[in-house]
Amino acid sequence: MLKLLSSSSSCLHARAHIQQHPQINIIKLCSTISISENPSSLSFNLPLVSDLIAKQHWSELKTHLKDSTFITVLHQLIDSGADPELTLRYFNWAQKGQNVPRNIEITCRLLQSLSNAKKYPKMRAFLDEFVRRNEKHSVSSIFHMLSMSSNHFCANSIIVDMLVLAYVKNSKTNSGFEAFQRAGDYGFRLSKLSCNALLSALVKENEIGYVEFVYKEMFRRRIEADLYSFNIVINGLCKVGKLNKAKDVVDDMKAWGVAPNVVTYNTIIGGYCKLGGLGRMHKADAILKEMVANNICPSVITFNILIDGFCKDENVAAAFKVFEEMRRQGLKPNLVTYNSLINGLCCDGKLEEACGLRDKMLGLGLKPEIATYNALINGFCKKKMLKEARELFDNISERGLVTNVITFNSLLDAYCKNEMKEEAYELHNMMIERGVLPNTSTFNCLIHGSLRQGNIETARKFLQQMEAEGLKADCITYDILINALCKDGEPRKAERLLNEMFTKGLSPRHVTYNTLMDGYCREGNLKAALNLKTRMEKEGKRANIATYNVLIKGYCMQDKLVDANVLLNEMLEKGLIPNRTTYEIVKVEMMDKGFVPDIDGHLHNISSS
DNA sequence: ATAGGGTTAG
Repeated sequence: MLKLLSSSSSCLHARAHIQQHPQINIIKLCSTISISENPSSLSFNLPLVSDLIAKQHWSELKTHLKDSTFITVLHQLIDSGADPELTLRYFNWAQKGQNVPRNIEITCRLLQSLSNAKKYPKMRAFLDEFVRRNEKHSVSSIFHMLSMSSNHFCANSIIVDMLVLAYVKNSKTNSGFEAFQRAGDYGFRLSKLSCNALLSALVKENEIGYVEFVYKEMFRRRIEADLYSFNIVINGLCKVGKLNKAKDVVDDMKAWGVAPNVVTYNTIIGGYCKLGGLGRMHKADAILKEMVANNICPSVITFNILIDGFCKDENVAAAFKVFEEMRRQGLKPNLVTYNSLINGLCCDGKLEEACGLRDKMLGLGLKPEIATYNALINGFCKKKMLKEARELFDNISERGLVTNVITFNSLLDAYCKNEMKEEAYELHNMMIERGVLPNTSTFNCLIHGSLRQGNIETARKFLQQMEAEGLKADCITYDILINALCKDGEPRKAERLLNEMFTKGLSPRHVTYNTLMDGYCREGNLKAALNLKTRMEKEGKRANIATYNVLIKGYCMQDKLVDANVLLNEMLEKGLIPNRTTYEIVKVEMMDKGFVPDIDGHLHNISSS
């Protein structure tokens, strides 16, 4: 009963749309009248045409139809109730070689006859081809046509459902989303299959706002979400750090009687691992416990996520504990496991252990990849063990691996940072010779290297070369330049670069603003520094602890201790907890000069009272 | 449907 009600109301809805577009209606009306009211005026013999199509006698058909248009024949075939597969065959033949006009109306009618005859695989192929041909038919024109030229509501729903899927499969997610949305306007029912595909594509494109919309719409339209739908949505939310919302979806799924599985838990654990901030690994660990308590067995992937998380949290010891636990449970560590651990050890400066682990994986028959070696090379570079790094670099091809841009960048950066200009340039040339294209990071290393040697001209040359090669400056390029200018006592020039970032669609990070404020503070221009703080807040970046540290220090340097205290209070009111740097500034610059802290940590100037 | 590759800045 409910279903009946909802479909009749959508018919009304569809009708309302038609009335808004009378011009389309008239065209449709004319074409129908001219053909079906005057069948005697046809200049061809329909049964003969059908027969010729069935036998694929195309040249005969062409001769026979020479006075009729493609469109007329198609309409006639459909109206006569011919086998839709025959009509489709004729359509494809005509479209392929006969230079016929693209016509959305006839396309829709053909689809409807296929849909009524339940020729689903043919429809899928047809729609796939239709979407791939990339004709400029708007989604709305397709919907208008469909709703006008048939009263078979279910047939249309199936077409629309397949259309969404075809769009998504051919990476036209925007059109897929639009079709999804319009399907709601017209009341066409979509399957969870195409909704899931759409959700998945939106997650891949980081359009999480749309993911949330589709998810909510599915409920509203009573499209039953399944385990996949929930997991995809959870993944999308985790990807952008909306862990609380992701957990709400877990509650949703439970309420709908869908039990979270290992993928659900892995996704949430991964979400916490990627989340910045303290205690994130603790939360990830808590989910692991919850999962076990719910009788969901952790998999190799679960452990890999945790191991990588702990490594990135600079807690290799905890990562190894997880590694042990993993093996205790009889799970076999794989390449990902070892790569994460090796990278963790390298970042921790434990190069012998990292190499040992590499040997161990070789012994287990796991072949290290280029990323494994990149981690090792980078590890040696960070410890200034350039000889060892170079040795690994030179031996990579012997191991059947190919150096990539990251391999080169790691070593190149190390050369730049250790004043080995010649080696750096040689490497830059070598990568070009070997066909490894330098990227923006490569140039960032070279630019930074030149600037740190005070060679502004060379830096400018690299910047120009980079742009000449079609590479765009990124946030890091700007950070490097802004930093250098501030150190040079040129914060005004640096701020011009900040402005430039916006024109290039780059959004400066907190540190960029903080660097600039520091630049102004150093030259005593507190007003400019404060203006920057206002500006960053306007641009949606909240002042952080580092921001306040820079400003408080700036005020202290000018002996404006009362103003510094105002900023300190503001920081505390915002719930920002002073760190070690704050404390050092406050201790030396304020407490030693007459300020005394009260029980809440606020400072009071006793010398003035 | 879930991991992940690693480089540049700070």
